[in-house]
Amino acid sequence: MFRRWGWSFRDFEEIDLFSDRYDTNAQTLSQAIRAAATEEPDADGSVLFGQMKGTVVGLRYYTGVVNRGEMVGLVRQPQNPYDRNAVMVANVYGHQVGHIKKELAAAMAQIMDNNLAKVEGVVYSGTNNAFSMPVTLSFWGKEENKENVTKALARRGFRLETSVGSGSGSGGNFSFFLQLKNAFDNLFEGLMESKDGEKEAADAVSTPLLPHQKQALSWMCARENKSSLPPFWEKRGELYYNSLTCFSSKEVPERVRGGILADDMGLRSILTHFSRVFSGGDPTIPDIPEDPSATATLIVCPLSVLSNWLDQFEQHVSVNVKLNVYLYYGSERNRSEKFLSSQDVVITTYNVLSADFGNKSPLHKINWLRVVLDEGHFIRNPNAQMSKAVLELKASRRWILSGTPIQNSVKDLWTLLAFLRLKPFDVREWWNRVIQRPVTQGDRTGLQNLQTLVKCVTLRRTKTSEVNGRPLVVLPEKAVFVEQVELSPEERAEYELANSEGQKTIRRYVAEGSVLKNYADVLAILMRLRQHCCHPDLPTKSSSDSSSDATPAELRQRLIEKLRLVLVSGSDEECSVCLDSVRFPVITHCAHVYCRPCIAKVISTQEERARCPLCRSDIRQNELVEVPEEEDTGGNTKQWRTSSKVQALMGNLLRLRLNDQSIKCLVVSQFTRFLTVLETPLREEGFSFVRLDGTMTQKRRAQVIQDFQSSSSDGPSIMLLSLKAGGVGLNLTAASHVFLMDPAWNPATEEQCIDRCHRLGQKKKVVVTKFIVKDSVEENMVKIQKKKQDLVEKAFGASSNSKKSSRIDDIKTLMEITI
DNA sequence: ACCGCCGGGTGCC
DNA sequence: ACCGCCGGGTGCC
Repeated sequence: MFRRWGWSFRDFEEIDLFSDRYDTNAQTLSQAIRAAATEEPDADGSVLFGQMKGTVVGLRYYTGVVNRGEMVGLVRQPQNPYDRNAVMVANVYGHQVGHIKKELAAAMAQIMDNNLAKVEGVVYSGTNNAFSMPVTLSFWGKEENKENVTKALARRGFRLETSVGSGSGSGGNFSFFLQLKNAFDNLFEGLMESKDGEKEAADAVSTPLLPHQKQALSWMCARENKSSLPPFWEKRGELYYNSLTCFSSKEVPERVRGGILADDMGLRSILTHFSRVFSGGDPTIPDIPEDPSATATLIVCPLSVLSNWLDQFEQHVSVNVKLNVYLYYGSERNRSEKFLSSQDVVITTYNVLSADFGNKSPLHKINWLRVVLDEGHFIRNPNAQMSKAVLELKASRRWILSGTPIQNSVKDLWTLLAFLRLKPFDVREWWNRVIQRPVTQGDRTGLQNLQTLVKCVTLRRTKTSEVNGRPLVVLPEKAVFVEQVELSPEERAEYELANSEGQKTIRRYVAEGSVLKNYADVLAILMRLRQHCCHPDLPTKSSSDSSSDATPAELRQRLIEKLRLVLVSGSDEECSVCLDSVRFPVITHCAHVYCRPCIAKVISTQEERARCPLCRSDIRQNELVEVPEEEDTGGNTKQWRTSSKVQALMGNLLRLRLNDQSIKCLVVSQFTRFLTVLETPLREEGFSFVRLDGTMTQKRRAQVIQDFQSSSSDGPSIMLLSLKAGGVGLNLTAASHVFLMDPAWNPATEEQCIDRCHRLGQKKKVVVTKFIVKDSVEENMVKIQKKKQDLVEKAFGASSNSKKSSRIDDIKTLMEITI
């Protein structure tokens, strides 16, 4: 196996919330940071220093062979007993080919061990003997290390050729970048293969299949059973040859049994049919060579859709077939391997899986017949424990369900393709060299290769897809209205007070050039303004703005408030060290949030001066601040009062009810406290409602969804939904009206939420109302939303400096500051 | 390896 | 001859 190239999570750049180029769907700062943190520095921040010829020796001692033009890996062997500078040469499959000649190895060892450059090898020409062969070495790294590397080589008598311009990142004009961006966006479009036809469900399935479901079923059967070669493999005489890496092998390359269902229509239902058909051993489908050692189907999903799976199995059960479905969840879960492998289907969550991982996990011992990853984008960060846990599962067939397979960039795909074992790209080095770097640098061929790879393993249908010119499904239309809200004079006065204070502070930061250093403050200011737009009681009492002569106690109190603000405001913060949701949150003096154990580790490994991984301010262990237990939820002892936005919503709801009693509505806000505020007038007006937010247990959540979806006449007609909880997978088709109470930073987040009801199964026309307060930060947010798409495209090739300034410009736009 | 390097054998032309 | 030259043994790191 290859030693992977190491990099540090501290290498990422500062990220903004408003226009980050990393994640067009980012809704929290941390998501953006996570996106950046997982960016491999060598993959797209790197430049080509130059190339040189080297020699691979010792061929006769090893079995690994290479073809002309084949890429080889260079792996340091510091433990080599003969030479601690040894550099091993291996082919794509990891078979050793030989070593780099020792003089050159000495120079390379110095460069590689100090992370000055990453070295890649290609064997362009053959050899005329059995002992050694030439190899072309390319040195890649950060611009600032170029001179060091060149000198280190020169010192030992090696010269880098720089004239050969193989790096194509340079000549990127703007429109070309846009073209690429579009091509990338469309990666998953047009992947319809209608030739597979439709397949009837087996007798085991009680509900009849819709045409698009039949089609998916048949595609899946083909993917599990057709024996075609994986993408870029072809047969050449007796050998199998990979045209991207030029690797060849006598053995048939392992094919991918499975794929990605990048579909937003009834994925789980299809999979339910699928596993029922195959796990139930349906006799009408004889063409599956069963692996006798393989066992059950394992389904891994986020907690939020667990109940959906259980429902699906429930719903599609035909009474005469006994299907064992086991929910591997909760502290009482049965960890017996024997028991688990005797099931037809085992369902678990990513969290349970990663908690078990490395801890005698029974799930990792079983050879599953099939593993299904639901909401596959949950594992898009390859460094996360979850992803590692998932990649270690043993299975003969592998499936990924994801409505959004690509969230922001190419690298999101790696974990997915690695899970599918799409050789050789399940090894990062080959993925980076052959796909990721070329694509990031704007290489058309790289993008085409990526498209081919994805195409081969993906079934993509959207609600607008067509088969043979006919739409797969016909959804009712959707209308979106923006309703302007005017603040009352009192609200306006309070708003303007907060606004002018905020402007003053931010102006100072802008003048000092310290906007990014004080980002948490800026966020806090914006947050307060947004809250003011919703309801005067939403903003928490502020300890006023930051006078610089604050006592340590005051400072601490302010930090606690900031932390609470961040954690309570409906943004699911993630720790940018472990890239997971924060556990045991602490806040640094520079106001960044981490898990306590994570940041403690950072501090202990950085001797002398520890620096904040996000802003590089000095941090100290004893200055980390924890949020104390919530004394009183909300602290709303005051008399309830209304707000203009509340009035606007209530007016709509009452009018609708008058018109048609049966209409159901989603009322969506980013602020859970606003949802709480809304409960009072809803009760007063006699509305029956349920509430769904991130704090609820799975059981409660499932209950609420079921209640809301039920068609009983005395059931709830309104769901109060926190934007965060309204993620993908949720099915709320009982609602036909959506009220978005406050604008999100990212329009895609709003779209996603709307799609909870505008999806397969919706019978009515969907009406969306967005409330925007006139002359407020909300209007400016809408401007930013519109600008955002443009910025993302520009940022595809923009320098980090221009990104920084556009971020500051955004803040100025939001605060209407002109300097 | 049809090389380079090592070290022993050898020694006018 | 404390050299050169020859030819056999040998060989990744």
